Amino acid sequence: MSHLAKKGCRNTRNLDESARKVILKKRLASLCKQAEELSILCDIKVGMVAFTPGETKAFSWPCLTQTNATINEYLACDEAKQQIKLFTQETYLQRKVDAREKYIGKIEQTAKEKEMENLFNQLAWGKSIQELDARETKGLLKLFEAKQTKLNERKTKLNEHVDENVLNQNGVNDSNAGEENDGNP
Amino acid sequence: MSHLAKKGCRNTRNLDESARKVILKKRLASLCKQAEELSILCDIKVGMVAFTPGETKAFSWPCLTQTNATINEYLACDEAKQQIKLFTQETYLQRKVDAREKYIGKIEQTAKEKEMENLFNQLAWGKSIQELDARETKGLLKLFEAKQTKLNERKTKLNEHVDENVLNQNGVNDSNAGEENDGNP
DNA sequence: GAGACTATACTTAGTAC
DNA sequence: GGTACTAAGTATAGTCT
Repeated sequence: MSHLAKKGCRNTRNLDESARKVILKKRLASLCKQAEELSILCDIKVGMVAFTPGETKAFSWPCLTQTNATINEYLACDEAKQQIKLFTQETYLQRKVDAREKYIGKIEQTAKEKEMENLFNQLAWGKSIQELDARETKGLLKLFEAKQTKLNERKTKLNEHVDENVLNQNGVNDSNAGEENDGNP
Repeated sequence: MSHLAKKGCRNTRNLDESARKVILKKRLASLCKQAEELSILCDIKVGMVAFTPGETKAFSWPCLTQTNATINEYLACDEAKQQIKLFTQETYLQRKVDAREKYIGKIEQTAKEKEMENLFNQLAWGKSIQELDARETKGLLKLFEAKQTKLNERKTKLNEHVDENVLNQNGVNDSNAGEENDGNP
C-alpha cells in the first residue's frame, strides 16, 4: 500500500483511461441513485442522458425506453416546443419532414400541371370556357403561354422555313392549341 | 429551536408542499453540480430533464437549448435510433411526418388520376394506343371501368327510360368514353 | 421566499482482495 | 472486471436570520 495518495480525496490527478472509466461508472451510478431518490421524494419525472461524443452507444437513465418517453413528454412541454424548432433542424426526423415537404411541392406542381393540361383537353372536347373558375383560367393562361413559348422557340429554330405542312406533321397538339383555339371548337 | 429532529438526516417525513419545494430545489442543484463535475472529469456529454407531470414548464440541465442539443445527439445514436421509432409515435414531429405522408398518398392518387384522364383525352385527340406503356394501359383500364360504373349507375337510375337523346344532352364526355371509343377516333 | 450555519449522513478515491 | 473496505471529503435537513 502506497501512502502517497490520501483516501477519499477528489483530486483525480491521474487520468489514465482505465481509472477514468472506473470513476465514471461509480459516479454515474450514484448520480442515478440520487436522481431516482429525488424523483420519488418529490414525485417528479427525471430523465438523464450521458454519452461520450463519437461513440454509438449512449447511457440513459432510468432506461432507454423510459428516458425516451420522458424526453418525449418533455419535448411536448410548451417551453421546449418553442425552442425545439431551432435545434431539431438536423435530426433525422426533421430531415424526413423536409424531404417529404420538398416532394410534396414537386408533386403538387405536377398535379396542377396535369389538371391544366386536362382542362385544356376538355376545352377542346366541348367544355365551355364559361364553366372555368378564376384559378383554372389563370392556370390555363399559364399553360397557353408555355405552349406558345415552346412553339415560338421551335419557329425560331426552323428560321422562317416553317410552313403549314411541317406544323401538321410534327406538332398537331401544340399548333392547334397555341394559335387557333381561341374559342370553342 | 425544537430538538425533536436530527440535523442532516435524510428522513424527510414531513412532506408538506412548501418544504418539498425547498428540498427539490436544493437537491436538484446538487444533482446538476455533480452532473457537471462528472461531465468535465470524464469528458462526456450529460443532459438532464426533470418536470412534474401536468406542468407546462420543465426543468432542464445544462440549459434548455443545450439539453435539446444533447438530446438530439443522443437520439442520433444508433441504439436510441432503433428504439425511438416506437416511442416518438406520438410526438409532434412524428405526427407531422404522418400527416404529410397521408397527404402525399392522397395527392399522388390525384395526380395519377389526372394523368390517366389526360391520357384518355389525348387518346381521343389522336395519340396512338400503341404508344402507351403497361402502367398507363392499366391506369386507363381502371379509368374506363370507373366511368363505365358511373354510367351504369346513371342508367339504372333512369330505369330503362334512357334513350340516345338524354345521353347526348347530359353525358357527352362519359358516354363517348365508356362505350364507343374502343380504338382510335 | 433566499442565504448562512451546522451536526449528521452520505459519497467517494484509493486500495486490497 | 468486480466487491469490500476506509479515511477524507461532500451533501443534506433542519434551523435561524
